[in-house]
Amino acid sequence: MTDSPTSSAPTDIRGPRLHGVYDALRAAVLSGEIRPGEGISETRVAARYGVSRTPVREAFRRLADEGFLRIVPQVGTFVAPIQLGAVSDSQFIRETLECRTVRLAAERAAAADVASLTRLLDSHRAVMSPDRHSEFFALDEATHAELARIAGRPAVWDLLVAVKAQLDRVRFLSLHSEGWAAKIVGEHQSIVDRVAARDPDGAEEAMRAHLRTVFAAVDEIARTNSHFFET
Amino acid sequence: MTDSPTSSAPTDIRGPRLHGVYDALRAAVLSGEIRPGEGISETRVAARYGVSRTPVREAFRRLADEGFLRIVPQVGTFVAPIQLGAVSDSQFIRETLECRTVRLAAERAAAADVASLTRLLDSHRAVMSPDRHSEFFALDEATHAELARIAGRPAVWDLLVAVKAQLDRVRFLSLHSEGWAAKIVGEHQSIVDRVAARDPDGAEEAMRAHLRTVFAAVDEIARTNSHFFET
DNA sequence: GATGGCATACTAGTATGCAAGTTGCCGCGA
DNA sequence: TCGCGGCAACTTGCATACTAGTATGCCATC
Repeated sequence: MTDSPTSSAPTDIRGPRLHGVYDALRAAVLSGEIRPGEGISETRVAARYGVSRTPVREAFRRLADEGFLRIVPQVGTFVAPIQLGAVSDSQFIRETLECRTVRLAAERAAAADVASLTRLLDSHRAVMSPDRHSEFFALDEATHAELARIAGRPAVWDLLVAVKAQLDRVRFLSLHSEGWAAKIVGEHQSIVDRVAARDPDGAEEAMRAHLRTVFAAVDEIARTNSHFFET
Repeated sequence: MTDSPTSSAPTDIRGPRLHGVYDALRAAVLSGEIRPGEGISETRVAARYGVSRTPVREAFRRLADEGFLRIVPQVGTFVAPIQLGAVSDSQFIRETLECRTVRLAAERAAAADVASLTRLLDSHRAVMSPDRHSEFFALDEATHAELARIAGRPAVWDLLVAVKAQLDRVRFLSLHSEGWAAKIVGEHQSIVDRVAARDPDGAEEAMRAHLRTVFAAVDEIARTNSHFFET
């Protein structure tokens, strides 16, 4: 038993089998390929992916912790319905934390930070066409992550990634309307402008407006897809 | 190891074996019975608790997700050092969310809510003697949870319970000084007073002052126990 | 004596068999 | 036709055997 503490950094490099199953299932639930209420079984998933039940069990476990699955002992495992209450809580938590971090970012941003944000915005504008949706989404996330980094709180974004999960499930339910991408990028531009101007109040307000746009879309989707939800 | 501060809020009714191992290990890490850097193995833990490796593995994985353990594949599992960065992030997140919720609580509190808070304060005063430390701790938590409930955001407290984990590890390292309990209860009283007065600004300020007190204690403990920490 | 390579003893990851429990179908009887 | 009892087929939880990879200490070699 070595008492040597923590010599190696890489902690999350579990077996590729686990990650493969986990990623595939997560994507399937997020995209709606497997629908809320649908039952899945360890045995069937294991057979389908050509692995044993053990890594599947761990993937199930993890997804259940994230709120994607509901494991009922001796009965089965089911895709969890999207809980409107959980979505609302996600919104609240996200708005509270991101408004605070963007304020900090505006106070601390160096020239290099502003340049980095501007680069992200340029990349973002380059992928606004509907067929590059996944790239657009990734850059959206990257922008928010960068703001957290500039604020000196990268871990806050890590937390939000987990909290946002239920929100993202809703987002995946809809193809966004025509002007959506432009609207998002425009709001990001406003935020970056206020950060560049070292204007905390303005940055917070711009962020709040941005998130309210996103949340409004989520509510709209929830209304038009009520069969996926649970009060 | 009496009662862990929060025995894992999630509503998970899995087998008793898993929970037994999980609770025991969590308490052992939190209390410092197993020290940071120390290695533990699935096999030995399984033998010690008279179960197989499977439930132990699940407990390990969960504890690793919470930041208590670090699993290094093919090498071993170790108690994670307390990361000062993670503690700082916990503080930041807690302050941000709790200041917001207490503000909401002050806006929404009904007479019954104030009465409930007052009851909690009375109970709290009754367990201020040092030999009732665990009861004092539980009531501290209950008060914060109640504030979140009044704010209409009970889930925020659930999140904070997880986020606070690293903070609690630090707290367990020290026996509190003489006037500590009185100081805490006094600050809670101030918060409740401002909530009862429907004064959001005052409530937020009182909460901020309270958390700063707690955080200052954490920093002090971190300084005097630096061997448990990792920068 | 210092050093490089190899055997050994550990680790976690995976596979699989068994146990305990629930659900739902299906046949039987009223 | 309706209701009920029992069985069968599923589920996950747990135990155990096996695989693959790593750290370590011994031993031969220089």
